Amino acid sequence: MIMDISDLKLLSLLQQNAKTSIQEMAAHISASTASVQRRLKSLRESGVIKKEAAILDQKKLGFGITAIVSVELERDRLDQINAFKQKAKQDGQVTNFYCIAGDADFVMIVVAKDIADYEKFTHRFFFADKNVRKFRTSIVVSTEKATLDLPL
Amino acid sequence: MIMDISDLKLLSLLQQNAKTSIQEMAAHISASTASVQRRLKSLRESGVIKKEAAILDQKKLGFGITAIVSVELERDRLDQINAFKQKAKQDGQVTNFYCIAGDADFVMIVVAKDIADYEKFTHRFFFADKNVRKFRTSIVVSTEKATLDLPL
DNA sequence: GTTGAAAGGTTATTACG
DNA sequence: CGTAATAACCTTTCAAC
Repeated sequence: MIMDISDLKLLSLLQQNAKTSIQEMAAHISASTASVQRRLKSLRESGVIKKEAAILDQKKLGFGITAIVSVELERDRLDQINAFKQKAKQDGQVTNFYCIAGDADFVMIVVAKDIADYEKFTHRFFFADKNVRKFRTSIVVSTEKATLDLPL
Repeated sequence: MIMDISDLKLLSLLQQNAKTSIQEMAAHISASTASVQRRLKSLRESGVIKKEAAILDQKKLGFGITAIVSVELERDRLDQINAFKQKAKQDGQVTNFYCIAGDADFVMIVVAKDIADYEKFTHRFFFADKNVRKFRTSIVVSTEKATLDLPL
């Protein structure tokens, strides 16, 4: 996939607002709407744009707690690692999941309604799982999310 | 803000695809397009929908490295903490930033083109900052991002 | 005040030069 | 690649509840 500055500009615009109109984008890169359309098509098909999604406010949805949890598994066996990954991926309270180089280590971002609800999560997700050797929780106080800077 | 099951369904749809048409949403909740429109309006105005954005593929944009970095500051002075937060928020390579309860501790998700580029980032961001007492880097091997499960 | 059906306007898409 | 025609969509109005 070959990309030029115009493509990057489109990505930057869409990253800030997925509802930016094609006309507006066309104006930004001084091109026709058809050109923008074709660019978007290939950006989507090539997977550079993974998805266009609504970002929701967790607090306003009743998830007052965010936690960063680092997890260590009992053994570094691939099937166990994959099983754990799968479990995390499917869980509605796990919003992000990172697999760390080196050991059987993971970092996950978990949301919960309150502390009691987080407790319940740990029982369900960690204590009930024989593969989990240990886990360490850090409660998040505030979050800032930046957007990816593109080399325009 | 009062929300019912239909609102949650709309959020769930938009979380998966921000380009879902109003007609399609109306079909899902068995309502008119005008009703969906009114619901979306208040969901946006109340901030439950924070933004609608394109999610980009970092690897395909040339950012091959993702790192989780935990950072400890020299002192817990509020102005220093805020200055650091601000710096992180504005930095194009810092995609996520979490402020941890307790001490002057942070966790950030950082992207870089390659290891050398990450080195440069650490020099710029950590070594050049007298407030940073220490930082610890974990390189991310794989990432899974789940969506928030809504109680439908 | 809230709702849904339908009209009217805007935007996205496709076909063609 | 851009223009223009087509199609899809969004928005507003308005009447009924």
